[in-house]
Amino acid sequence: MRKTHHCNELSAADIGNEVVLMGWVHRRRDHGGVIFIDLRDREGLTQIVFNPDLEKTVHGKAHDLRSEYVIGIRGQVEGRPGDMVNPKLKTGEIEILVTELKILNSAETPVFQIEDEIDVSEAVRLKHRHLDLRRPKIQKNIITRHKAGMAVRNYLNANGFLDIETPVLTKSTPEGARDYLVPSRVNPGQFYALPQSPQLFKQLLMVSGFEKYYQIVRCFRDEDLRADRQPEFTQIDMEMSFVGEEDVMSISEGMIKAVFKEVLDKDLKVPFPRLTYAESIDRFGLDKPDMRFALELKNVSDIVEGAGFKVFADVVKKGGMVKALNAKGCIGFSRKEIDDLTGFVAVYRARGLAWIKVKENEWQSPIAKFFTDDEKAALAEKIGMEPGDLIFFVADQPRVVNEALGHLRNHLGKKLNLIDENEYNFLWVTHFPLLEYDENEKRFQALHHPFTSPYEEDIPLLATDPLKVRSAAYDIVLNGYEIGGGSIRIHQWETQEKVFKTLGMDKETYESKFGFLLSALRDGAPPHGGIAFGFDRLAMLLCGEPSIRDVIAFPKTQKAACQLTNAPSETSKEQLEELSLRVRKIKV
RNA sequence: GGGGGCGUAGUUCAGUUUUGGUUAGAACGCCGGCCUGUCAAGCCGGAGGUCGCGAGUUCAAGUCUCGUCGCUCCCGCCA
Repeated sequence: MRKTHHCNELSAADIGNEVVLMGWVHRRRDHGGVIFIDLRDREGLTQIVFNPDLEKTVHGKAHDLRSEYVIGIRGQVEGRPGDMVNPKLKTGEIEILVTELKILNSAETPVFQIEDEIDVSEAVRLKHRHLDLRRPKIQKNIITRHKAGMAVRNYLNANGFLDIETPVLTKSTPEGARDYLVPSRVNPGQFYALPQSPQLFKQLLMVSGFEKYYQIVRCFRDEDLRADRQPEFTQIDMEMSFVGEEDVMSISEGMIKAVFKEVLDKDLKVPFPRLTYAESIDRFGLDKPDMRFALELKNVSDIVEGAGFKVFADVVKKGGMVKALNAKGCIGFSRKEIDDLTGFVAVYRARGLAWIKVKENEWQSPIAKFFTDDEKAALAEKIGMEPGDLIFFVADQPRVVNEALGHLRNHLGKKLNLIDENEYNFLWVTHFPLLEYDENEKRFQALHHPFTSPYEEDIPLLATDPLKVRSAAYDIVLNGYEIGGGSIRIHQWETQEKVFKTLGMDKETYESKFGFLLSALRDGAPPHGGIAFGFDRLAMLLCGEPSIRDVIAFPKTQKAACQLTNAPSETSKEQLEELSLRVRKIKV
């Protein structure tokens, strides 16, 4: 018996033909006499029919069929009478009258039903992932991911990119995320690190003259998980020589456009809008703003600085800022709702959330009494107050204000239904600062990574005012998710050394860690730059899913464990011995 | 490392606070019977529980206390 069709392709045109289908018993409707079974494979469903009047033996055998049995059937394609057509199925015009049944395998009763709208905890789904992956919706996600990958490859191949593999066993580097380490058996006491990204290898490939490189590649970062973060994840990694920012952005736009056309048949408008980092923070509080709705932050520091409300004025005098967010028409928020929002911003270290309810001729607000009429007018104008509005204020250090209100903005966007879920809103955020100051370690850190090129005119600032140095880095943001980021790289070793030094590394350190890069840069490195996309996040958004776990066949739990294999696990003494490792258990 | 939510039948939940108290319920699924046109088939019947785990308080714990494990969302972290 050999299958002739899949379960989603037969139609009225096939009526009268003999076919062989194979798949899983999706649902069984046993009428005592006639038995209907929905046969399922990855493509869809076809109804097959066992009729005792026509095939008594086969019908008898069909009584034993249960959910998820794997069967093969031979039969005739029959048309269904008009009132029995099932419009919900693509194959709903026909059914197969079975003449031969082969039970290929039986199955335990599944732990949950194999259908899209199940209400099952993720723990159960992950424990039985092979069953979960049978659900049409998850299958569709995995297939969508495949299609996206193919669209990426086709596009990049057509544009002269070469797919080149880079090592997975590589070198641990300072900076960045925690590394996953792999002990070396042949070099006792020494370790490889799994790559956080192929960053340096792709730069070396540019030095080697490959000019355009890409790879859909696994990356590893030993950090805590989130709905959109797994310890191993996949990047669409690209690098190009002889290019500037605009070149990388426009090739990226072309690629994303191709993916959306191929996968969703959606025509995206390119180029995507651009926003500088400074403007993004100013208007939206975050460097990955969700632009599907308006609602912008307004900086009112200059107005409140001289005003009578000491809390606000003092913050501004100490180098902080006060920003406002106008929740249009939300005057009806209850005390509890406002308290909840205060709790919401507290997560981002905001110590309070001041508010004003704007009425026809007055403000209802705990802070109204501190402002003169002139100041009120100035605030009203700056914030665009109208009767019915509810205004929120956060006063603190800029970082706190922006994060608190930026996230509050996203929160209100959802709460107030300001978001069109069908929209795909892309933008580029550009002109990132090269560095930020790490208060804990008391030193500068690369915002992007240490190989990002500063703007040439800003290089002198490295010595005098490093935080003012802007970088040729760019992030691509979709609906508030950072789906990719890249930069033009430093291709001159002198500049690279300057940056390493600014990051607090001495010559010995950066020579031992990055000597191979510096050496390559001295050997005729072309100007180059690139970008990496978070393929899981992109797939998640293409599928409309809330978590990347829904687009990864075998994801890990929040404790970075695999529920199927029970990885990670302890290992044998022999294995440890071979690797020259000793495990010390520390009691806490 | 920290904060929130969750853990009771195969699954999703109710019961836990207020009030610790007989035999822990429902739905779906499962099993059996009836049933020849369903497509979430229908009707009748039935089975199914280490209340995550471990201590403690108590005459008595799903319920109270402590600890612990797991899942999840977030903060920190993620160049």
